[in-house]
Formats: sequence, C-alpha cells, structure tokens
Amino acid sequence: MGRHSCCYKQKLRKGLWSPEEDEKLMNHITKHGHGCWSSVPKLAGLQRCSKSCRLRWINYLRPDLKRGAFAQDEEDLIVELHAVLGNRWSQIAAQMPGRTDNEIKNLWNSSLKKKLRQKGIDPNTHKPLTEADRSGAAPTISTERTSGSSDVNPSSAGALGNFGHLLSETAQSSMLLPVYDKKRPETPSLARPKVPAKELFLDQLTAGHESPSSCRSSGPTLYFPFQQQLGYSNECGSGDGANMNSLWFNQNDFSCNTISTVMPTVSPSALSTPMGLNLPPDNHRHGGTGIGSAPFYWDGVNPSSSGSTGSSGSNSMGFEPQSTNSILENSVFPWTDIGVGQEKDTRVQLVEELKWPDLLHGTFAEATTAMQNQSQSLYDDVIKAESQFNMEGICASWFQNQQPQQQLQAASDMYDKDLQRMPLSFEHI
DNA sequence: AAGTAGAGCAACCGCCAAGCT
DNA sequence: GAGCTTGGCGGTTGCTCTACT
Repeated sequence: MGRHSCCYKQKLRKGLWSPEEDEKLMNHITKHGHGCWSSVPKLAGLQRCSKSCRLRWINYLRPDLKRGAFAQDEEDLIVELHAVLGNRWSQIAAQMPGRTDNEIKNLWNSSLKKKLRQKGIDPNTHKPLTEADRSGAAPTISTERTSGSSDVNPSSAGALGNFGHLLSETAQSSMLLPVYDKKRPETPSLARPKVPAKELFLDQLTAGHESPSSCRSSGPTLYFPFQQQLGYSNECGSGDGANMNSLWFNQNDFSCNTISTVMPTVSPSALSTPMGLNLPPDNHRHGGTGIGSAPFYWDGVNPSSSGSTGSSGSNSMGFEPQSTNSILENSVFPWTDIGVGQEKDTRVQLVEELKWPDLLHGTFAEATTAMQNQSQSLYDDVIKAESQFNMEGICASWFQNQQPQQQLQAASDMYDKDLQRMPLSFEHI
C-alpha cells in the first residue's frame, strides 16, 4: 500500500517536466500507447516514476485537452456538478470535455469557492451562508472524499438535498426526465461505485447545459470525449494501446459508445493564428493560462533553470511578446480588422487555447497547410462559426497512424529545435 | 526599487480499490 | 484469503508571477 515501488527508486526526477521529457513521453505513448504505466518510464527513457508520467499525460499531454480560461458556462456547470458530486473532481471532469480534474480542482479552490462565498453561498454545502460563516467562522462541512461509498455532498444526499435552487432551471427540469442509456456498458474498471440516479441526473444536467465546449465555440455538440473514468472506452479496444486509442478517438466507433465522442473544436481562426507564435499575452507567463500555461519555454530553456519570465523574456525566434501582440493588433490577419469586442475576445480566447501539445501532435503543420488553403475564406469562416474547422479530423487522421512517424518527427522538430521555422510558416499567411 | 501578499498552476503525496499471484 | 502491484483519486504543497504597499 502507499507509495508505488517505483517511487522508492533513486535518481527519479521530480518537479516540473522539461520539454525533452514531454517529448519522450509523447513519443512513447503515441508509438506504443501507455499500456502498463509502470513500464512507461523505462521504455520512454524517463527518470520519472510511473505515476508522474501518468499524471503528466492526463493533465497535460493528452491531445484532447483544451486550455485557457474557463468560460462562465463551464464555471456554472462546475458549481452545479459540485453541488451534486462534492469534491469528486474526476467525475466532474468527466462531464467537461477537455478539462482535467486537476484543472477543475484548482479552479474551484482558487476561484469558485471565493465567488460563491461572495455570493453568500457556502461552497461546501451550497447553502446560503449563515451569519457565523460570514463572520469568518470555520467552514461548516467539509466535502470529504467519498471512498467507495455513494455518499455525495452532504447536503445533496437524497433527492439533491437543499441545493436544488442552485441548479439551473434547465437542469432541474431535466433531472425529472432521466434518460437511461441502455447501451452504456458496465465496466469493471470503474473504481468508485456509481450512483445510477445521480448519473442519470448528470446526463441531463450536462445535456441541459449548453455543451461545455460550446461555451467556447459554437461547434458541434461535444459530449464526453474521454470516458475513461466511466470506463466506457475500454470495450472498444484491445491490446496494448487500444485503450489509449479508444480513449482518445473512438469517435470513429460509435458502436462502442452511444455517446458520440468528439474532439474539441478548433476554429479556423485558431488554426490560422500562427500556432505557437502567439506568445503569451503580457498578462501571461510561464505556467500561466492558455499557451502560457504550457511549459512552452519561448527561450527554449526551462525557466526554472534560466530564471527567464514569459512576460519579459525574449525567445529564440527573436519575437517579443509585445511584437506578437502588435502583429495581432495591427491586423496582419484579416479578421483583426473587425472592430468588435467580441471578435477580439475570441481572438484572445483562441490564443489562450493554443498549447504546445497541439504542436506536438502535428496540428501545427496541418493547420498551416489548411490555413494556406483556406486563407481566402478565413474571414468568413471566423465570422460564421469557430467550429467549422474541427480538430477532430486532424487528430483522428493523425491517430489513425496514417503517417505516425512523420507526424512524430514533425512534432519533435517543431518542439525543441525548429521554432525558428515558424516565422517561415508565418510568411505564408 | 524592494518587499510582501495573494493568485494560479503543476506536481507530489498518501490513500483506496481492483486485479493479479 | 493474504500480500503485492497498479491505476486512480482527492488533498496538499511549492513554485512562479502579479499586484500592491
């Protein structure tokens, strides 16, 4: 029990992951799948424990992650889900495609709890704060982890307890109309016992919501692209790596999942925006949100060793953050002429959504090509809908291993050496 | 300009449960 | 059935950056 045996081994690296480590892990998993996590570090040539590798993959390298700030809808959904599930972050994350439990947990602890308190709501119970609470008394009830039992947030026990008033009207009405997915396979891999009634509710809750992903784009409905925590995908594959494939891209196999699994969408503008050239906005930094949150060291050096900062440091390409902003602001891109705040917000959002794993997954190269081909229609595309260009196709094709080696090489090159090439691609715009 | 507090985030830690031997 | 391994989860820590004094 307790720590994994691997953790006792010496010489295991800890702390932030370097780009090289990321690349190794990415290379290994894309080639072989993670299979048994315990063997990943060795096979991938990493001085990390298996848990660290797994965590890194799940929270960061997985291609279906979206990043950037949470939309208001997403925050609302988290609050509603938390009211039902308590601190079951993994289950909450399962309802929010592209978001990790860690991400949601961080958001909750750093932001949402405060917001709720400011609204006079106890974040633990989701009930109105008492005077004692308001005066700074200790929190009333802690939503402890629910190891194995079907308990939920104390106040949510039973028929959603007393927090129903916090749920959206849609959600409340939806929960009256549970739809049971009879095809949903029961899987032995589900560690935590399920609560059927709650699950039904959650289906409806999320369905009642605007699709979480659509909070960011008006693309196709996106539900549950990765159901590993619910174990839906496991029956779709077999053998080494199969789980991984089904985990990511079983949208091509709807016979396995009754819920369509769709990759997060990326707008044409997102792809047209110089992927990777969108240096972190000034208010971003190494480890910040969006692309800034990726350990994408613009100077190619881990900041922990270089001491450089994302906001002030230059990079190997000679781009200053401000210069990129200027590029955007100066309307190199046709859509930047749009004098609409919304469009600017969209642009910022897109910048935030970019992340280097996209580059690792070869989307940059494809995006560049697509961008060139579509340059004439980009403006219209952007105006119409962000969702018309879908990552799904890119990623799906890539993960069907049409040309894995080329993709991998491109990703590798892109990541650690050839950032200089980006300006060349830039010129094609 | 320097110091400090707070925010945000990535990663680690410890535990649990399932599976395997 | 016991013991071990492994995957997974939630809580927590520590680092970095920003904002404020």
